[in-house]
Amino acid sequence: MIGRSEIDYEVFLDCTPLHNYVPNDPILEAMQNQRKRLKSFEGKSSQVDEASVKQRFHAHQTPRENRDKVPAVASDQLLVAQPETKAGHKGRLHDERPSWLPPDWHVEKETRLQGKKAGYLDSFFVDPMGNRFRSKKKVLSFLQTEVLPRRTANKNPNPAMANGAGEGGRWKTPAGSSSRNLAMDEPRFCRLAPEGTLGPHTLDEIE
Amino acid sequence: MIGRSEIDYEVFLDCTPLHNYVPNDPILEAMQNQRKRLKSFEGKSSQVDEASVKQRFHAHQTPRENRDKVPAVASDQLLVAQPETKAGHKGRLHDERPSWLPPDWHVEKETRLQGKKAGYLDSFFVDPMGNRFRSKKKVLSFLQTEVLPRRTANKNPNPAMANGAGEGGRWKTPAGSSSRNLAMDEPRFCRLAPEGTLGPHTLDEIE
DNA sequence: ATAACCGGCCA
DNA sequence: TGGCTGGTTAT
Repeated sequence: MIGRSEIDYEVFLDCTPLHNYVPNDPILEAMQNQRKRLKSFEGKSSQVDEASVKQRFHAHQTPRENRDKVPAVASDQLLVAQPETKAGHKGRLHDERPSWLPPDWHVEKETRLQGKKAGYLDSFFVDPMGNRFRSKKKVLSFLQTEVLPRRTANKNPNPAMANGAGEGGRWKTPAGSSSRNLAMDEPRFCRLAPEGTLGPHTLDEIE
Repeated sequence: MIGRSEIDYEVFLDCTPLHNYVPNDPILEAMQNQRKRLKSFEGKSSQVDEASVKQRFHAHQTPRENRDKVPAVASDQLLVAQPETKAGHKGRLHDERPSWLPPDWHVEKETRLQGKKAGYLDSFFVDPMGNRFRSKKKVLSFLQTEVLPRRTANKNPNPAMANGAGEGGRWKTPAGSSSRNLAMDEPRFCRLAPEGTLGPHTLDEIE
């Protein structure tokens, strides 16, 4: 098997000038950085701990949620103390239903299909009346004031879309909202499938 | 020598149309950007704190080594209190071109003028095609996968493929698949692969 | 204590 | 949709 582990990082480090970076190998880069750092300490050995570099690198690449869990399968190769990462971002809305959301609201998630942020998840919050809010801020504002921002005003007088079963709907073209020239023939967003049907990929894989 | 301090920023701001960008002066640019932003607020005066902008800019431009030492020679022209940075910070990369950046890319830096992080420098990395990346991570990811969220190029005939769910994680793009539309006249970044060992490898290969 | 990253919000 | 912002984590 041709695995990354077969790379002789020490040799690479000695043969590769720092400016001659090999961008495809982040581990190598990390080791070079560590070496740079170590150079400032005199008397200390410049030994680069490849294992720890590797481990840290992989820890970084692992989604935070997984990092907090059981060490990955390959950990026996690493054999370093687990770095004890702290809890994840507080502000994340992706994984769970926000606690501040009233019980009769629901969350819609859309994946951006185009642009620099393609693959990005946008969350929307929909109240029982079918009003759609783009952000927590708007929701809270609305809950306090009971005043609909003009933009958010109920575009969807049809109550059928608003109920919970509405989740079955797959494609939703933004309700003729935009004044700009939208291509009408293809949807802008792809609504994520309901949770069970999401398939092999977790949400975290989408950035 | 024509020092930067000789520029009358206020005059420039008043005389220079916004579209008439003067690339040699980052301060001016920053102020123009801020002015643009401020235009959205009616009634608010467009006050731009030139002194603080200058100071923050110069603080950033000064190499760290010098910052920690005695105020530089030209500091009498600036007449601002020295920012008093502490010693021993390692990670400053702003002043140099990152070694991991392919040669035909370039770096753009923007100074934040608003908010808590005002004065902060954001770095963006721009590839030869003009695509802008927010972070090194994204750049490396792109270099590995050669998958770019594109808006201009092919209105994807198959939108389903562009969906994040169908594609999988960014770091998981299969090895040398080199799937589609690599055939630009412009060579993508070529890895300086020593002994051409591996194609791009997935992270899981380490086990 | 800075820098990088990136989710979220808004224009 | 993209840019800006700021919380959070990494260094």
